[in-house]
Amino acid sequence: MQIQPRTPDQTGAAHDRVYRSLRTRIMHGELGPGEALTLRGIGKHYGVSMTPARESVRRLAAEGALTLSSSGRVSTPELSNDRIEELAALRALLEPELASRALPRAHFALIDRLEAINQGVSQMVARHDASGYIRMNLEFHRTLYLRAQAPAILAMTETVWLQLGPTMRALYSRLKRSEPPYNHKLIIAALKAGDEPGLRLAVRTDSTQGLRLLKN
Amino acid sequence: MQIQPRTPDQTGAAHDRVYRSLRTRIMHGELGPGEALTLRGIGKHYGVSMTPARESVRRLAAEGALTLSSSGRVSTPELSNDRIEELAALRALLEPELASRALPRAHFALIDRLEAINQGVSQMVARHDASGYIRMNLEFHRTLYLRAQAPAILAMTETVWLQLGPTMRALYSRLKRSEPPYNHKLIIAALKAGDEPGLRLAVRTDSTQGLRLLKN
DNA sequence: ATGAGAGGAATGTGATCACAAATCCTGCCT
DNA sequence: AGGCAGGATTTGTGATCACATTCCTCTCAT
Repeated sequence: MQIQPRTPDQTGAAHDRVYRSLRTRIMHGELGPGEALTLRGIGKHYGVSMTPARESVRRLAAEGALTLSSSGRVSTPELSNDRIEELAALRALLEPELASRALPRAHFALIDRLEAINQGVSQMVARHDASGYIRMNLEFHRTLYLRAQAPAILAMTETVWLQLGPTMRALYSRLKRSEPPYNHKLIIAALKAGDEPGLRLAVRTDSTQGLRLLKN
Repeated sequence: MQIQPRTPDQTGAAHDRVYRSLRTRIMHGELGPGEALTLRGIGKHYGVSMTPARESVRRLAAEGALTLSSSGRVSTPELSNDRIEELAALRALLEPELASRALPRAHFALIDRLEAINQGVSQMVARHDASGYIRMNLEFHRTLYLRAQAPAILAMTETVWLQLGPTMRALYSRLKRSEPPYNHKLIIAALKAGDEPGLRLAVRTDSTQGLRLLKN
């Protein structure tokens, strides 16, 4: 909890800086489910008044990244099993579509970068860094999906990731086993082979398998 | 532009009332693409200060219902063709899924209500009421999808509708022909027959055909 | 007639304040 | 020891203000 002065080159508005920082922290699972936040606390943390903090929180609440209680209190969401299943279904719908659109544009340079990111994923798994794993995993997917040239679909997919952030943290810090990113290798293989049905299946499996473990 | 005093039973917060009203107006196509709004104007209109107006606008901007220019000016979005195609693709992905989930729960009472709403659609088509047509059309779809018991997917779908609101207004007020809602009849027939593939296809066609006309 | 420029109006942003509601903590009573 | 009441503190909400920026319009010179 320390002041984080605004860097002089960052010319964005204050609320946008706060929003972006909070959004990244939530998406990467740096906050667990049900953690409480306060407007004054956020303001203090970023060295701004309540106004930008409020706007950031409202924006994140609109995206489902934060929950507002009936009295206006702010916290990260605690998802029910039904909601987790729905969000997994959304990933299963959206991500194969993005992968399929990216496939014809996926050249060697992209595949190389995906393999490099995948090594980063393995490192995070090895050191049991839940947040780092989530960050690398999402970077893998986003790098692929950016090639789809479909910003609206990608934005919607990221909204789903955002809602799942705190829950994924709880999930990945619970399971201690160091599983290798097997599905990522399937994805890369399908990309190399130009195998569209295989790619869709691998992406679908990868994006939903983690959530499947949470139904206990 | 007149004061709209808060009804005493409406116990919600001011910003929520403003948000809901603006959201409905945008989704139903009461505002055309590229229309400008001002915080002070919204505040005057609803009899509140700039603060609730600002929060409503930010929230709607987060959902893609409003566009914020680089200088912070607020307006309804003017969608590019690429973005319209993406949003149509999202409807084509999400809505068949919702319809499929609703199918096993669609009993006679629901089908009756759908047929009644469909008559309302025809009325709006007959009187060339673009906004009324959009409202009735969306009510038809929402009534069906509510049976899917999938609030997260439905919320995401409504976000897509919201983004398309102003564009759909421009579309339906341009084409003067009074087309009957043929695909809605296909949807109802598939529901009665329990024909899941037919239902998916009819929903997919219905949700994308209108947007297809806009690619000129 | 047309384009550039200056001045004024309009607009968004962030800070601060008063207020009400909710929450938390303390201490008392059973 | 446990629960409850009551006050103190925390917290969100909405209004208002000062300020910087943007936008519009009118004017004047070419």
